[in-house]
Amino acid sequence: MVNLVQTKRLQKYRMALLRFKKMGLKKTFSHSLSEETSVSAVLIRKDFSQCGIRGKRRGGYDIDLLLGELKKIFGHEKEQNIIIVGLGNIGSALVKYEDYRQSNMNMVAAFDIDPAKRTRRYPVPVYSLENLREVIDTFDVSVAILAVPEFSAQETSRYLVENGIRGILNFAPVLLKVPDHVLVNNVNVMIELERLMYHIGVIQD
Amino acid sequence: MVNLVQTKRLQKYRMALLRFKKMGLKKTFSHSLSEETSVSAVLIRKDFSQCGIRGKRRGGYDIDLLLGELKKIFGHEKEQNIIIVGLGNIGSALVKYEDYRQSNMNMVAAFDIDPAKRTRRYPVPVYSLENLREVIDTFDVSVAILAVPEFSAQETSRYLVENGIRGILNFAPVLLKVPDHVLVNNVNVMIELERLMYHIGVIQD
DNA sequence: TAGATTGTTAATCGATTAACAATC
DNA sequence: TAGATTGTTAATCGATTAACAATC
Repeated sequence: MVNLVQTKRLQKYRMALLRFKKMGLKKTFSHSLSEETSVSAVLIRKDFSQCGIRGKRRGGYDIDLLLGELKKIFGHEKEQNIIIVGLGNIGSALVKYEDYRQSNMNMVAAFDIDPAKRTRRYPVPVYSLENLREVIDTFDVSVAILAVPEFSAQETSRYLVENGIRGILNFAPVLLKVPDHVLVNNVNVMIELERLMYHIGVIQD
Repeated sequence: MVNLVQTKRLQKYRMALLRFKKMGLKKTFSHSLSEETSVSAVLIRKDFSQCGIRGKRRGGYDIDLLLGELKKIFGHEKEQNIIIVGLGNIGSALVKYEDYRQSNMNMVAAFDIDPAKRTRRYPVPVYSLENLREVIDTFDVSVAILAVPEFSAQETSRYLVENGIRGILNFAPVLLKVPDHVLVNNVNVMIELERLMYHIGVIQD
């Protein structure tokens, strides 16, 4: 219904609204959200309008109503099971993350080739990749976090897709090749830092 | 010289080129890069052209030359010092990261309010935020990774900016308010997962 | 009523693609 | 030469903003 750039904005609005709510506010205006998110007020109204969210001509938007609609759009109403593959530095940090529940996400299992990782030290059971299909089927998982080393990322992602994964949050510094029906979001700290440096002008050309 | 959307593409090209180089290739064509990066061949040629990078009418682009130009653009020639603030799950993982050197980045210090964190267990010295100005001045730092808890993120970012930081890679789930001259890149695992789910259509509306 | 705000339609702007000329 | 590829200019497409009408 909405495209990638709109989705990103909707998520921004949601963060701002949650903050407003926490501050005790009941309603808000497009220009208040604009200030908070750096998105223009017209665009905000247009986005809401397109998502079928209506405000009051004079009284702005109801925060709870807005959050309710966004909740529907992003499916926070139904629980979503996810898995993580690779328990290195990043993987271990992410598996211990507590915030999944906030978004109604449920981390159900982790996977690592190293048998030494398959201990009770983690908040979820840790398996060998051999058990992947079983876990995916049991918990109806369609999204995975990929946090394996660079050299095995492509191969592992292929295996994930083969077993039914359709969304990958990729922490490996690799441009994954996946079939059309699979979506990859990359998180790359180095790349983000580089871009920051470029745009603040640390680098003189 | 180039804007945010172009920078992102250039970084993609760079990743693909590094891969090609590792495979032993010497030259490449816009359509090969297109296949690897999912950016159209025309756009790739246009980007290169705009950056003053020239190919050979018949013989494509020289990979080393291309990488050299990108290296200049992204300032990999000069070492860039960075710091990290907050040594929780994510912060600890990031400070142990080895890949900074690849991009000519140098993690010089970490900061945490908890004195217990100020041990030798980390690859860089860990200070109290009181020492921030000193470190920033000594190492000429302009970019910081922010990995503190949500509730202190805004306040900490203010303090960072006050002491000269102009680029923040923010891992806290907060829309930071910063002055115009400061750039923030957000990394938010929850948000990325949500968007993946939305776009692969896990959520039925 | 006057003023503030939403919501929509038309205009603008920027980014991408199509077409094609240049040339190795 | 013919074919492949780059590089540029014009056309298209999509996203954002401007203008304004609607209304509380």
